[in-house]
Amino acid sequence: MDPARRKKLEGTTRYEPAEVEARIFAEWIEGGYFHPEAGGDPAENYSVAIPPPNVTGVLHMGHALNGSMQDALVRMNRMRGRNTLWTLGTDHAGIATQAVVEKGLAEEGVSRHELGREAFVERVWAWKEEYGSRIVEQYKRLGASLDYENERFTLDEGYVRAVYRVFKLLYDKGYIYRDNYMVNWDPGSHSAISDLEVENREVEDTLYSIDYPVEGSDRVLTVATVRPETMLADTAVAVNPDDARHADLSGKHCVLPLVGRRLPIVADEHVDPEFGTGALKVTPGHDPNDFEIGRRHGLEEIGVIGPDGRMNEEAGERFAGMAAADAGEAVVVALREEGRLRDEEPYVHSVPFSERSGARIEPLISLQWFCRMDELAAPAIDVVEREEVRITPPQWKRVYLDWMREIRPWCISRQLWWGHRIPVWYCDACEETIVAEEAPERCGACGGPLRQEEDVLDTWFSSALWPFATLGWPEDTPELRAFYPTSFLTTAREILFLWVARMIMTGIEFAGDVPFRDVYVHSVIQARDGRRMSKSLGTGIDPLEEIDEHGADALRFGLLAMSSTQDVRFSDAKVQQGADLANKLWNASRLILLNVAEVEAAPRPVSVEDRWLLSRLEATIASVTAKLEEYDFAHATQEAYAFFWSELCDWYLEIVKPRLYEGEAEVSATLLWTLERILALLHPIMPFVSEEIWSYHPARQGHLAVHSFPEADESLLDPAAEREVRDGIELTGRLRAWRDLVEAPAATVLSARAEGAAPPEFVGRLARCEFVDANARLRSGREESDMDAPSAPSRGDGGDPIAAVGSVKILASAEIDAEAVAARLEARRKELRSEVARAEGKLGNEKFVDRAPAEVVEEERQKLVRYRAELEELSE
RNA sequence: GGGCGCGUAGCUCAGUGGGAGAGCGCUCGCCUCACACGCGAGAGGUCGCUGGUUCGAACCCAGCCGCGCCCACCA
Repeated sequence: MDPARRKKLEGTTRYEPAEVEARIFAEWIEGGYFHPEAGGDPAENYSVAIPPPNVTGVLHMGHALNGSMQDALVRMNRMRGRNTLWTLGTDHAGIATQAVVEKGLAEEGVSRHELGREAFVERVWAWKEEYGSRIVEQYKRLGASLDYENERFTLDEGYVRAVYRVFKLLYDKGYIYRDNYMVNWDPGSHSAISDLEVENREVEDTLYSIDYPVEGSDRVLTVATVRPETMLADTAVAVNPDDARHADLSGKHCVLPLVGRRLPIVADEHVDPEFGTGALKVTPGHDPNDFEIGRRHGLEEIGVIGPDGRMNEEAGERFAGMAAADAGEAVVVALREEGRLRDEEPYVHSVPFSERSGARIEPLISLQWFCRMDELAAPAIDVVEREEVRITPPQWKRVYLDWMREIRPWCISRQLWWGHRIPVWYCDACEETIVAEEAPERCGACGGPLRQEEDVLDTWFSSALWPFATLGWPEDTPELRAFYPTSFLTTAREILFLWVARMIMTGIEFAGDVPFRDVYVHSVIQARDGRRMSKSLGTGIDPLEEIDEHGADALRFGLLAMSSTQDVRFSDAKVQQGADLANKLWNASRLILLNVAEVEAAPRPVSVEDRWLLSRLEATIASVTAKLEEYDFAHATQEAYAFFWSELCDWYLEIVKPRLYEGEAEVSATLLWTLERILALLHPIMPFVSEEIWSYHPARQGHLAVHSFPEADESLLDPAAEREVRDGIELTGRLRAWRDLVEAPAATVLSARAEGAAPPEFVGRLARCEFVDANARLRSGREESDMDAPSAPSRGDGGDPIAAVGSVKILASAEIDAEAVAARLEARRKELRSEVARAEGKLGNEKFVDRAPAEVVEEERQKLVRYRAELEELSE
C-alpha cells in the first residue's frame, strides 16, 4: 500500500461518510458504469424503469426507500455481470407543476389567462429547466446507480410521439371517445379529475329535509339533502318500487319548490326505503347516483353550478352568480319563507375531495374525453392470474384483480395547459373531427381551417407508457430490443391502480409484452409517531437531512432494515445502526488491511475456526442473496449485519488476532478473502463505504461497483466445524458469565480442567482460563498468547474443582470468593431441577410420547439425561 | 357496507405448531494496541382478551376489544 494511503488508513479511526460519498460517486460516473450499451437480450439483461418522480418533486422518504430497494437489486445484478439499465426520468405532473408556476405568477400579480397559453407553457418550461433537475441531484446523494447519461421526461420530443401514437391507436380502435358525462370537477385545479384522484373524507354537514308537494293532492314528499342549492337542478323524485308507502304515487308528479318545475315520481331500486321518508330528490346534473338514475329513466339533466363553482342562469335570477355554498344558504332561507323546510340536523358523511388541490369535488356533467378500459383490462387480468406478472406480497394480487374486473371508463382529458395537448382537431366549417399524430394543415373533408382541442391528457395517460416510451417506442430502437420488458417494478400501493395497472395494460397492447415480470409492493414508512408522513401535516422526515447527518449508506441500510410487509414507523435507531455498521466495517477493515501479510486473497483454512468462519461466510452469502432476490430486504440486512458484527468481528477477529499480528500467511489470505466477499455482498446495500474500503484492498483491480458479486461456494460449508466452534463460543460465554457472577477480577486467569474433549484453543484465551489436563500440564492459555502478564502465582495447579461450567471444572483459586461460588452453584441447581421436572413431566405424559414425532420425543429424552447428569455432578 | 392488515421486552419491530428474538434504551464491569459510533456480562415479556382444535398454541380456528389502510353511489 502507498505509504500516504496507509497513513490515512491508520489515522482515520472513524468513518466519515460526508468526506467519502461525493468523491466516490464522481468516480462511478467517471467510470461510466451506470450507462449500458444497448445490446443483448432482455431475458439476460437487467433493467428497471424508475417510477418517475414529479419534476416539481423533492426527494422524500418514499423515494428514498423505493430508491434504496431498486438500487440494491440493480447493483447486485450489475455486479453479476448482467447488462444493466436503470432508467432515469421525471414526470411532467400536469396539475402539480402548473400550480407551482401559477403560484409564482400570482406573486407577480399575473394570471395565466392574462399571459396566454403559449407564454404560460413557455414559463413552465423555463421553470422546469431551472428547477426540474433538483430531484435528480438528490437521487445522486442517495447513491442511486441510475443512467444519468440518458434522462427522460414525459414531455420530451420522442415521448410526445409515443403518447400521440397511443392516443391515435386507441381512438381508431374506438376505445377513446368524447362524451357528456358526470365527472369529478375539481374547482381547485379547474379541471376534471379521474376517480382515482378523489379521496373521501368525513365531513359534518347539515342535512335539510324539504317538503315537495305532490301535484293534485295535499300530500308532500319529504326529501333530504346536504346540498340544498342542488334542488334547483332536480328533475325527479324517486322512491323504491317495493315501498308500500309510496306505491300509489308512481307516475304522479311533485312540484319543485322555489322553481315550480313538475318532477315525475319514478321508482328506482337505488332508493333506500330506510333512509328518511324513502323519497329521494333526483339531481342528474350534480350527483353521480342521480345521474345514473336519470339515465335509467330518461330524465332531464340540468346543470345549475358552473365550472367556476358559481350558480349559472339555470339556477334562476335569484341565485345566478352566487357561489354554490352561498346559494345553498339562500335556498334554505327561501325554503323557510315558503314553509317548505321541515327539518335540519347535523349530519356526518363522507364527501369527495380532490387529492390534487384539496378542493371539495363538484360533480357535474361535462364534455370530456374518455377511454374505455374493459378490452385493455382483459389481457392485463390474464397475465396477473397466470403470474406472468408476479405481484409481491401476494395479497395485492387480489386487490389488483378485483379492481381490474370492475374497471370503469377513464376520464383522460384535463382542463389544463401543461401537458400533452390532446391530438384532436376540429373543423368548425364542416364539424369534422380529426385525430392525428401530427398537426394537420387543414380539414381533410372541406379544406377549412382547424382548431386543436384545448384540453390536455391526464398525466397518468403518459406515465402509463413509461417502461417502453423511455426506450424509444414507437421506434424499434436497440434500447427497446435490449431492455424491454424490464425486470421488476417497486411501487407504493397507492399507485397500484393509478399507474401499475395502466402500464400493464398499455405494455401488452402496444409494446407486445408485459412491462415487467415482478411487481414488489413495498411498505409505507410512517412518521415516528405513526401518522403518515406528509408535508401538510409537517410530519415529513427529510431523507437529505438524514444523509447529511448519518451518510447515505446509513439511511439506505436503515430504510431497508425497517422495511417490512406491514407499514412501519420511521426508526432513527435503524439508521443509527447503519451508521454504526459503516463505522464498524471501516474499523474491522483497518485491522485487517493494516496487519495482513502480503498474500493473495484466498480461503486458506488451517484451524477449525477458519473453517467455521468460511462456512458461516458462504452460508450468509447464500442467505442474504436469496433474501434480496425475494425482496426481503429487512432480513437480508439483518443477516448480513449479524454475520459481520457478531461472527466476524466479535468472534473470529478476536480469535485470530494473535495469528494476524504474527503475520501468518494463511490467516491473512483468509481474512482478505472474507473482506472482499463481505464488501461485495454489502455493496448493493451500502455502496459508498464498501467502495471506499475496497479502494485499500490489495486485491482491487477496479471499482467494487463492477466487481463480481459473490456466489456462495458450497464446498466451504462445514457443519462439523460450525458445531465445534458454536460449542466453543457457548462455553466461552458461560465461563465469562460465571466469572462475572462470582466477581472474579478481570486480570485473574482461572485454572480449569476440561472433562472429555478439549475445547478449542480460543475458549481459554477469550474466557481467561488456563486449561490443565489430568497431568497438570498447560494445554492452552498464556503460552500461546502475548496477552498481559500473569497476575499472581495463585493459579490452580490441578487443585480441587470448585465449580462446573458445562463440561469444564473450575479449579480452586485464591481470588475466587467461595460464597459467591456457592450461591452460583445453588442457583444453577435450582435451574436444573426445574428443567428436569419440566422434561420429566413431558415424558411422563403418555399422549406426548405416543403422538409427538419420534425425534421430538428423543430430543426431550436426551435433554433429560443431560440435565440429570449435570445436577448429579453439582450435588456431590 | 365490503376487503386487507396489525396488536410480542420500556420503544421500534422479527418470529407463525415443539423450550420467547433483534436493534435501541436500561443495569453492572471494562479507555483490552480495529472501532467507546466500542468490548464483556445482565435485568426486562400471563406473545390484546375469551373460548376451541392439538400430546403440545405467540403461531391454527371462532368470537370479542383496540388500531391502521384500501375500495364502495346511501341522499
